Amino acid sequence: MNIGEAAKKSGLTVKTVRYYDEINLIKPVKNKVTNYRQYTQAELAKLQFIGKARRFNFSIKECKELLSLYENQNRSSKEVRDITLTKISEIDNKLKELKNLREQLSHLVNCCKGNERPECPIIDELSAKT
Amino acid sequence: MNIGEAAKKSGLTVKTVRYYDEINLIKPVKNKVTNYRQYTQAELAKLQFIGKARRFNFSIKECKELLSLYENQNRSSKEVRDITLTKISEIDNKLKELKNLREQLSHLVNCCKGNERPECPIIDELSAKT
DNA sequence: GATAAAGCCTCCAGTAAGGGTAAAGTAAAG
DNA sequence: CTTTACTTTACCCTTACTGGAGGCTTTATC
Repeated sequence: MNIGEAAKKSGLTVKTVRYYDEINLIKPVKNKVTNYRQYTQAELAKLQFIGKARRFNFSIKECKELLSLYENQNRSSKEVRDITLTKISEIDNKLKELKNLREQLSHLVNCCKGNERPECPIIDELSAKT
Repeated sequence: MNIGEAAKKSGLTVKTVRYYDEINLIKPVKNKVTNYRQYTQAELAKLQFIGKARRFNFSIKECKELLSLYENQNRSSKEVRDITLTKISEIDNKLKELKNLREQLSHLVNCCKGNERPECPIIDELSAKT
């Protein structure tokens, strides 16, 4: 299939798929006459795989690792598990900080409601030593 | 305080703090003699605030909006409230997304026991059609 | 068969949000 | 007084794309 169809079916943009070719992540053969990229079903599967991994915040480099594991059935899956566990703990940290920020903004809403006064206690609080 | 201390206390790098000056996000005064950046407690507080927001993918542009909440003394309460409430709902969406991501990864890692099996459910799931 | 629109190509530029390193000025400690 | 730590500007490098220009190819319409 052409790049447009491959992009559509993998949920990526044409630009992105072309970029993955450029960086040697997924290189399709090219029609000698038209110079169009021709994607096989296997390549589409990999694009989908990468797409999903990217949405999971795996970097391109990590995607390459995952992809090589995906392609080589003889390798242990422990590496994949380790990468994933690391990602999960990163996510936990992000969750904590996100909740923290939400609280700060909530507080801001509460202290700023109602009147026209420019004073907002949150400034003093943020300025204070935490 | 100097940039090093401000960076340390805000959990940012010196480079990043300098970059925030460069893009007019947080501009400290500079010592006329040494040309060193001098950060106040209030500026440190803003750096910490931005650090938090940046860590879960609020863009610099969004950070500017957040900062303006408590920087602009002439804002009306209602305006502040509306912007803040919007941000909070965005945060809630991000929380949901992150929790969802965590669950997916967690589920996958639980299926993959970390043994030496070549078959890896994480990879199978990643490559599955969505 | 002409034409127009859509899809594809390459090349060049640019984005966010910094990171790396150099060369040089400044400050604090021994 | 020298060494070490910190700071400055300046410049290029990075990741993972995104957009545009200009030019073929394919398909749909008249």
